[in-house]
Amino acid sequence: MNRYTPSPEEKSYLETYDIGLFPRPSVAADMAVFSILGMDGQEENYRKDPRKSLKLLLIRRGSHPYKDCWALPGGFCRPGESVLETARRELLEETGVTDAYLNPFSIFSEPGRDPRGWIVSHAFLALIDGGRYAVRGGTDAWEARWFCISFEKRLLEKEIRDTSARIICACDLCLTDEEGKAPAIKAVIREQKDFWNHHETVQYDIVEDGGLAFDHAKIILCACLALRREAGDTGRIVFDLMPDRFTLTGLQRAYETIQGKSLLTANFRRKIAPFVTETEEILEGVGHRPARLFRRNLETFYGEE
Amino acid sequence: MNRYTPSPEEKSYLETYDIGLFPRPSVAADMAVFSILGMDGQEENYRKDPRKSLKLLLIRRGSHPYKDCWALPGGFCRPGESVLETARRELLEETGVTDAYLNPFSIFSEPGRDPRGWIVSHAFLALIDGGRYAVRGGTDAWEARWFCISFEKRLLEKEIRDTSARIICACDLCLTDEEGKAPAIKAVIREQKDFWNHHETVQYDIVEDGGLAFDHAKIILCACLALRREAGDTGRIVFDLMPDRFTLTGLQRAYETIQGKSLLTANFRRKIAPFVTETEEILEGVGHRPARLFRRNLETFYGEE
DNA sequence: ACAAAAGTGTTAAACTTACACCCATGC
DNA sequence: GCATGGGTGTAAGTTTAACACTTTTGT
Repeated sequence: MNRYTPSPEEKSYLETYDIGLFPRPSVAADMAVFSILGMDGQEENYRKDPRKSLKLLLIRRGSHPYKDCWALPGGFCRPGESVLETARRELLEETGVTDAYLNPFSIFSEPGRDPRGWIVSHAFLALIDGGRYAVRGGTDAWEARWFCISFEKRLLEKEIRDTSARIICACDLCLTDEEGKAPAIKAVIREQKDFWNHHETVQYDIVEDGGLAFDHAKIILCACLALRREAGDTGRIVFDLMPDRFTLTGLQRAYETIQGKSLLTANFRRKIAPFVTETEEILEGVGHRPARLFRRNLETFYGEE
Repeated sequence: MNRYTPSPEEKSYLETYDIGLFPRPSVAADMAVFSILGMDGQEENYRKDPRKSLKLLLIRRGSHPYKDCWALPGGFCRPGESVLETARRELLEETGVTDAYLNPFSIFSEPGRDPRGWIVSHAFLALIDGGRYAVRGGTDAWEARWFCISFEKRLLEKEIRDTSARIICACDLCLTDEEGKAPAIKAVIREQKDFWNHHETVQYDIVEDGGLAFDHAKIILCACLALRREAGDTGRIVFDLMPDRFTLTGLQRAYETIQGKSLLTANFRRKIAPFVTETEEILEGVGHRPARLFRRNLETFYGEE
């Protein structure tokens, strides 16, 4: 809503104002689309549930620059749309996804990040129920594929004094295509935290891009960190990766995958209990006791406010 | 770091690529600069500590558009700088502040938000120790002033069903100049949360802009919400509002101000204890028992990683 | 003396952690 | 029967919330 009514003086100012006189960047939205999907190539065992993994959607660029490199889906903002609308449109165009958790988590705007020129990218975290969307395979123009994603931090340097601190880590990012149709992508990003003058700064630099286009290795790592940070201990966004009906074990595996550690079942269930509601449905046909399906309990999600 | 070496084919593509063929927005950074400062106009009492308040820095626009309206400090990105660098530069130019917590919290890019044309704004949360910086008074070009800031949410509508929910609130934003040189600014923003199709969307709309320029009423409210969210229960960013040496009561007041509720002293101290270190200094000259000064304990801030 | 704030101790309730245990199913 | 995951109980340890209380200063 815009309630602005300019004065006559201001009107004439605006009439002669030429925004084109000032240099402007191109503006883009890039999406880190995550889902939790089953992994291929597992031995068949009627008892065991198939293992699932956190997956990231990448597309192989069909055009310059970085032709044939894997990259995050994304595209340029058009006049008349907000950046969020750009993200939604691109997500729909490139993946067919209409509903997703979609949240901007960072801006990437260092000069030189795109060889075409000055381009500011808005990075979005997109969480979808992977089961609902079939990825479009390799058309001529481009190819989309889910990659298993994992990362690990290695401490390189840690120096804490009374009033200043510096911590440097190397973050190893690993993306693998389970179907084996694309070689594994291994990237290394350097994370440097400095505390100085009462404030902290954090900086990420690509050490090895692993063949990923642009500065996307860095964006992907930051997306993983943002996902883990936002998911927290019982953060609600993990639900956005699940279908509307899910088993508690499935939800627990999602938390474990994102946090990179395992949880005790009994404790997890107690903690999550207020946020879920039992349904009548039961998941049968597995080689063990069938699991009850649950759904979100919106009452507790929105209870306080 | 950019390790990119284009192929000959790609090189020729880049040579003929004209980024100017596509429409581009202007890109700006706007800063919500917060600090905690004493309020004016309090009765003199040698015993009582002067009350402090959360304050926001606004500047009165000296030029079109929205001439003479109060607005957030900010400015346009220049070629060769990142958006963060823009924010740092503008903060220095407009307030003289060299060190601050500075973090982008949202993007504002709805078409029509600026009468000059297509302008995408990156909103930054800036936290400074207000005591260290004297605000430049009213020069001819523009005038900067600290406003006491507070807001309140009023529930307007709440409808929770099994698989969908809608919550609408009115947020009353109040900015007052304690010195009385500017009239109080009262703005109203409507917050609408919708849950539908397993995902949530949130939207903010200005109902009354209170005379604030552009969509800054909305940006200011979102900044307050971001500050409260990031400060959390014992979030570290509250320290960024404090000087390097501070009293525990001062720190407690900061938490109380941001969270909008009072805390029990004994409990607060126990919770915050690991994050602070006692110094030898003592704050004397007050009409009651003098307080010990503390500083951040960086060991616990950076202990885990 | 005393008002104001600095700072500590005590208790009950709530939550977390770890582990042990039983249940239901398909083959 | 039995492997596998579904699901529950319980006791120890830790954290939180509430409140009462003592200490130290300047006038």
